[in-house]
Amino acid sequence: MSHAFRHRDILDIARKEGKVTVEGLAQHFGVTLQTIRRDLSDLAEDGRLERVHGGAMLPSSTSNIGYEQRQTLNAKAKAAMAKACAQRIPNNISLFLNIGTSTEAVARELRGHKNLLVVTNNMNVANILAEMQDCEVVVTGGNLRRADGGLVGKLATETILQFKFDLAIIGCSALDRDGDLLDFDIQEVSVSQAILQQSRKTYLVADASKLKRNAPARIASLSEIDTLFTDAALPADLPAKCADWDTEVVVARP
Amino acid sequence: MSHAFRHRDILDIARKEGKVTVEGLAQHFGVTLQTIRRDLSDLAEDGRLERVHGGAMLPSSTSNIGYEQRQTLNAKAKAAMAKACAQRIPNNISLFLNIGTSTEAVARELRGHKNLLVVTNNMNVANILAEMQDCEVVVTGGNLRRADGGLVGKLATETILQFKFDLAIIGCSALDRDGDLLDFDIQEVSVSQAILQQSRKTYLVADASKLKRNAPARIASLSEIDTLFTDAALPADLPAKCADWDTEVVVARP
DNA sequence: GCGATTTTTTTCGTTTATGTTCGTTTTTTG
DNA sequence: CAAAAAACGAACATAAACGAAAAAAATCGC
Repeated sequence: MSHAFRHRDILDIARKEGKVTVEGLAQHFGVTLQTIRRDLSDLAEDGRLERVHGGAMLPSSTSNIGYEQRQTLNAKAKAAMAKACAQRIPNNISLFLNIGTSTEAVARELRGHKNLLVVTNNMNVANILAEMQDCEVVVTGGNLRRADGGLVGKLATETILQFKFDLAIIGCSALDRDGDLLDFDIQEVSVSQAILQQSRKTYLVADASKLKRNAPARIASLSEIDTLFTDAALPADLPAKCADWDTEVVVARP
Repeated sequence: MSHAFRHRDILDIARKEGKVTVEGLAQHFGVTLQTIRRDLSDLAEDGRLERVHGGAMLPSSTSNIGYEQRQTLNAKAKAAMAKACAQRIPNNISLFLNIGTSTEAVARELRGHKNLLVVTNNMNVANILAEMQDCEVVVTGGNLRRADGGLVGKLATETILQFKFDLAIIGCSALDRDGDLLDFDIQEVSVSQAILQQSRKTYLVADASKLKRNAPARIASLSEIDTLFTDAALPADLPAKCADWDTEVVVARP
């Protein structure tokens, strides 16, 4: 196997986990430590990674807006959900991806899809998709929210209203026991609502931790969602409600 | 079986797996390694795959690589111009930064400025500014152009027309002897024109190499620019023309 | 079926990638 | 603060992959 394959995978892992270790990578690829060291040196030379003793990290400068920590939270669960979700996304459609680490995970799994038109209000998603071929990327305008790379505000909603999507993939800050999607940010709520309004079909990606959180603003109800992707069985009477609402639930265990 | 069939299947596999190996394909098709190598060379020549030692990958990074190389070209000259430009940018204003490595350099030099509202159609600029405090960042919508991270198209122009800027900082692909600003991309031209139209004051940042290039589309004339930042004295009668036009010329030597 | 053409296989010298070893540097630990 | 452990990089050896070119096989038109 060539170093080129590893380089790409190493960057993938680094982006997913925030960091990589020499030992871990050697084990993962089944090669010697020295080989990995060479790889990391190469990547560091190109400025794609920052070399540290024992491994490497994402370079502090570019395209990462300082929320890598949250990103590593539940990384495996998110990857599993994202994979399940990506499998249900056909080729040749237009889709929207909104803000959130879960939707970013989905973006990463879209490699290999063909002829997609992806609209997003998430700078990170745009950065990820920029590296994929065979995928037209449209970014909505908006005010940049540093915390998560989101584009929000009037500009974002207005842009969205100009489109009609085959599929929308959204995340949310929290999910309550009544099956309501909640968010921390009022601005983001109106963006999400605009998305739902303009989409023929909607997928929600939300790991189980979202059920333990709370947030002030209501986006919508699960009844308006076609499919929910999560990583553990839903509690209480939510499964029954979803069945009632005709909302499919896909549980992708990590 | 003819190579055409294999080519199609190879691309299919590559898209599905993200990569292919010479060994794996040889086994899969029951042919020799050499045959597969020839196939991969062909596909790579057409730009459909990126050849690597031991196999091939989807050509994800090709456009980025070109850009990263371009970015380091004249890095010192760009930094000098950018510094001079940033010094002339006051605090507490709204400004626009468009596509180009020169404007990215300016963005980097904006660290330390206070209370700016920066609008940009350049993903890289947005990424850079995201790390700066005390600076509201607005991103225009648009189709993402992988080559340079630019956001172009109708969405971009429309967004720009909703603003009025105190200052616009623009770059261009080329600058001809008549003092005309030129660009490779028609889409980008209308974006740049919209910017000029909506700005009270305009700075152009263009290193001397732009004078040696040529490009098909005309953005505007230097006469419409307030200040030109460059890294070497202008040739021929351009200085006289600029004086005539009341266009200030700032030469920042690296 | 025959010759021309294309495609694939075979062969071989060259290039590239990986593994190994070992002395040096950095980090951890007592 | 010093000893021990871990990580590092350079140098060399080995293995894998490479491309060019000749030979063999398949395909096509007649």
